[in-house]
Amino acid sequence: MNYVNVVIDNNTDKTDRLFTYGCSFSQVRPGDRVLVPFAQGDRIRPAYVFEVMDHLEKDIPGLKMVREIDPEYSLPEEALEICLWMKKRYLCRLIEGIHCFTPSGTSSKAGKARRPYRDAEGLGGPVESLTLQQELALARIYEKMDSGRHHSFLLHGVTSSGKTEVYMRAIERAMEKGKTAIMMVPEISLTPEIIRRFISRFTEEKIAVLHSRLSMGERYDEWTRIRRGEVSIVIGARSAVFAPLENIGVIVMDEEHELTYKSDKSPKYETGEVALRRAMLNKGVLIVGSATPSIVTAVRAEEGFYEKLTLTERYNGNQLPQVEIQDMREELKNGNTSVFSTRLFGLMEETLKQDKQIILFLNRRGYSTFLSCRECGFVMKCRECGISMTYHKEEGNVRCHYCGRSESLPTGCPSCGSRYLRHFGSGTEKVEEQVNQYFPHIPAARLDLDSTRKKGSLDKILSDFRKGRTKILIGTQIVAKGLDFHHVGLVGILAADTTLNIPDYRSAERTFQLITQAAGRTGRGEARGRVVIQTYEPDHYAVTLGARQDYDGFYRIEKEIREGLKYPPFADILLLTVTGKKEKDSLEKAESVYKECMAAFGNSPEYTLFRPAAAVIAKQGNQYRHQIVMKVDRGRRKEYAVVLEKLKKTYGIIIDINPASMM
DNA sequence: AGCACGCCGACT
DNA sequence: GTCGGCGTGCTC
Repeated sequence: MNYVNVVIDNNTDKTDRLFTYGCSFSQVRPGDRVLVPFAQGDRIRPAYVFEVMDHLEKDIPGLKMVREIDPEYSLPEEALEICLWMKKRYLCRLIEGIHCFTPSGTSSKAGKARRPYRDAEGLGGPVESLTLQQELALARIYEKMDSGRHHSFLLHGVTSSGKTEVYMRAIERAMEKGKTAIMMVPEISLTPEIIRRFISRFTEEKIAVLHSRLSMGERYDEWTRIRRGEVSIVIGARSAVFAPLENIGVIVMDEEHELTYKSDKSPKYETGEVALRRAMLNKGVLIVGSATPSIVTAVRAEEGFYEKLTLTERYNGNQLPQVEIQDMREELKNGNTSVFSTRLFGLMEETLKQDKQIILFLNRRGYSTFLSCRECGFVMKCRECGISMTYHKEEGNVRCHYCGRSESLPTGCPSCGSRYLRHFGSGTEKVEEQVNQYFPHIPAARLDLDSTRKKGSLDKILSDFRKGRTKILIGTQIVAKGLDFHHVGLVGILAADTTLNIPDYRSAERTFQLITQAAGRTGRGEARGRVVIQTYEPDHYAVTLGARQDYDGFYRIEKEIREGLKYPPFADILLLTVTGKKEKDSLEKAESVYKECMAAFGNSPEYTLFRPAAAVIAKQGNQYRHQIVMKVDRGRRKEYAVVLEKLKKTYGIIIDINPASMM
């Protein structure tokens, strides 16, 4: 008889350990999903085998037997290694790691395989010829792939330098060797484009898609195809890093710098770290690519953890755009209160006359960003979260962009009854309105979370713009990301300050990235593009260096700041959140956690602790929230993990290591 | 997560 | 008396 150590599929701290069962099935192996009787009622529960043993060190009283092996859901053994590592690294439960690897749905309706991209047509003509720089980069990648040892690359390529072609060739090489590949993009909205390109290169049968917006059935079907070894390439957003592939030859993470690669719910993993781990265990190659690598990745490359490959030439010798900065303080002084500076407006007219297209970028959706009473100063805030609410003119309501709650627009001030509610700040809806007002005969479209909510509307907006049916595209960051248009003559960044003024150590990095990425949307055709950056801080280094597309210059300044102020990658930021039904409970709990942290770390110079404070989202649902922030010099993860794990068990704190957002 | 055990209030 | 509220504790 065999014995197995399993993790029960119970998402609690109490059962987050291995339980031993007897097993009479000789074919059992680590990674198998089994059914076991558990606890008093001997209820049958699913569990995952972590270890198989042929004898026990010592007798276990009350040992029970595995009832069944469930081969449908078994995982590659490598997944277990990743789960064990994730538990240590992200302080999550083993079962949370397992859940990353398994489809949450149950089996689909028999016989009806649903393909989420079944209607996708191929995109892209014959195989493109390579630039010299692409050849050189690929030579390095091939060499490492052929060596059969793990290696990591950072592919730093300016926008339009042909990074995707490099990814596809590397994946082709993996397939020639009978290996598999994972191709990740930061956002679901970018998957259709990449899927089309991959389908025309590799055929549909070899590709599976994995991301969180698939329906349960679709997800299950794709997962099964992958698990059965029917596909060689998995394309998707961050969850694709957990694709149950075996023998992975290459993992690609495109637009590596995007914050969406950090998971926002437990386990709060960093996709790049998981990808690295999987690449190592598979002896495969990891390629992370970006036109604007994150400071964290760039430092790691400098330290030798990534081999850096650089693409500086744009495809077809396209020139980088001509960028100018517009000081919006001057516009205000001259009485211009519209969202367009005089210069941008002039260039828009000119661009339209030349029959070129325009992209207007504004990182805020809705009409106005907050409503305030002129009489008493009252600001409309979400009852649940305390975040100011955005007015959506199209829907005629105000909405909380954090929890999604909406209310109808009040006719007067909810506090003093005055009828003078003033709108502050502009969102994409207002820009669209002004575009329609100033250019009434020009077809324009808006691309943001609100306009793409309906299934298929994103594709329609994009294809209308690509085919020239719309001339002006107004959008949030969604338009800045990796989309490939060829007739865009002008990009307007309407308010570079929106990202600059977010209270976050990455705000300069984000601003630089957005400017560079948005600017990269123009001049992809034959003529040189133009970019206008509107800002109230025209001298900020993120703006000036972004305008010059000077990544190295920005990197040098930003790295020094991070080093001096101790921010990632030179330190970890730990965000500890406690919750309570009453505000007092939450605060008291936070004080206790703070005291324990002080006792454990207060005397070490490597640790900086901040006093507990109400979270930015002070209330979520019926739970009050308090936070403690801690900064820890790099290299102390093992040390603080021990203490935090204990605190997690006693106080149920939520731990986020290097959070994507401090809210 | 479930499920049993256990110790208090208000019902036939 | 006993039915049922959900706090506490345990699960190979």
